[in-house]
Amino acid sequence: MTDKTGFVAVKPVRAYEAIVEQIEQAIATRQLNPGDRLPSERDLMGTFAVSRATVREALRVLESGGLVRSRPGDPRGPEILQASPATLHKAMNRLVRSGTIKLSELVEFRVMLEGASCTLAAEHRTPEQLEEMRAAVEAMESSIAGGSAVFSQADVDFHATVWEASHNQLMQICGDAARGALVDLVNDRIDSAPDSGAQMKLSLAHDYEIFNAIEAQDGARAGQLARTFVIEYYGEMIEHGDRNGLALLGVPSE
Amino acid sequence: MTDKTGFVAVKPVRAYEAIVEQIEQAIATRQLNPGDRLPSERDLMGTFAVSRATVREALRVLESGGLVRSRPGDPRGPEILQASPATLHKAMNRLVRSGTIKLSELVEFRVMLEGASCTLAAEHRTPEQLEEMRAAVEAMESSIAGGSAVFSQADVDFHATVWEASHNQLMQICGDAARGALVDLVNDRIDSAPDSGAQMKLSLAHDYEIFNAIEAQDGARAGQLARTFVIEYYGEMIEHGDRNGLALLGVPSE
DNA sequence: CCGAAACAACTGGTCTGACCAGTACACTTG
DNA sequence: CAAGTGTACTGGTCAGACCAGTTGTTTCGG
Repeated sequence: MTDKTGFVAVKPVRAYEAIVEQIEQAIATRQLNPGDRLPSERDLMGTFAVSRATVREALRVLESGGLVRSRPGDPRGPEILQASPATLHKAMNRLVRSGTIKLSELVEFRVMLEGASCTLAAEHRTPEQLEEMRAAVEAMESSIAGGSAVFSQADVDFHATVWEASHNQLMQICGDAARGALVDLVNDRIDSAPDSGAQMKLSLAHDYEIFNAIEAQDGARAGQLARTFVIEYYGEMIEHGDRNGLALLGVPSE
Repeated sequence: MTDKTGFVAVKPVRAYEAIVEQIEQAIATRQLNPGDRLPSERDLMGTFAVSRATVREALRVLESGGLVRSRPGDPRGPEILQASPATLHKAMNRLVRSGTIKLSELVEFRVMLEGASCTLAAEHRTPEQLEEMRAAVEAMESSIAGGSAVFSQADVDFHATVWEASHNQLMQICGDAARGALVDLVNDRIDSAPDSGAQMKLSLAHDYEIFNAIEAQDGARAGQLARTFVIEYYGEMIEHGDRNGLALLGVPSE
């Protein structure tokens, strides 16, 4: 693999990349913390010995990565930001929409996530979160005759609360990203047919069952329900050849 | 929430952002496809009616998002890239390393991922992939007396192959990111104590069992094994208050 | 004495125009 | 026709300039 000299391939490092690297490192090692301020661009060009254009290019990529924020006129300079899931969200969306990821993979991913988060939510939910879920389910029920827009909003609220109640941000983020990507894909595919009445009733019934399991703190059942429901919902959109993995995930042990 | 006029808050859009937006859109809608070329920066400044510095800032954020690549001297202009998981990978790493995510969450996430990917791998693995896994496990076995570096490399290889065999890139990416973040965290915590001999033997035994289940195409068992092993491995590093969720995930349905 | 308006000194956003070191491709030349 | 040479581009960087916006201070009017 590698030569005995230990030499490795190099690629030219552009000035702005080196700057990005340094600042990224400083943030990663906590030398710079959220709320801290970077020196002004004009100062930075001094400390890095480059032109302002180069400093700015570096700041732009940091900004696009959600690490800093520049505001014109602010004499305190660019602000170091708290890490946020926004860029992860965007990256996942892009990847899915690019077609690199198959629908079946996305559904498998979501089945797993949804199942696990329901299991965890049953265990970790606070009473307030339980009430939020109840409210969301009731909102679904009462809006079932009305517009499908407010219905699906309530549906989303319910699942969002479940994710929150799982107390696992990673699942929350990934689940949300997967959900968003999934509805995008499905909307593209079926020309955004609005939820039919029958479908709405089904969704409501599903969510209601899950809610009951979470209320009863039956994590295993909540997870199992969530998995089967997601599979049921998306299963038929998946090409037959890609369905076998899904079936397996539905019933993880025996 | 919103006024009856439908007015919404605005925030100033900087010129380079508008350019990024347009190009991103063109890629998302397949007007630009991987392999296609953007006009040169000098042309772009004409079509967008901005200076080259602005065009360049836009290209830098596109480039940092993995959407395009610029090479000096290439007369065909910046290239549209195939979407790659790299930026997702980076985003997840950043999020995890920022400390926004607790260790217990990370472990829960990985338990779930590892379990699911083993289940899927048991179903989807090709004969070649099975052989790769066998080779990796055997490499672990033979290197157990030698350095711990080559041992853990073989260990990583084994799990990488499993992910690949799951034929689910999303899990592969997320799993890899979670694994990387996890070893980082653990290394920080225990001053990178190298694997002891006993630990190596344990890991080997675990991987071997998983391998057998995958070979036998017993997805449920492979997943179950993977979950329990990950829990066993990381469980005691987690604060007691955060362990209950883990236990639940270990045995999803009774 | 105090509040409000004007100011000054910064900030980031953008532009112009320039130079260099690469690359690709056509054009010579043997 | 092959091999070497040129040239016209490319992106990477720099310098210096202007504008619009923010902030903190200073001044001025009550």
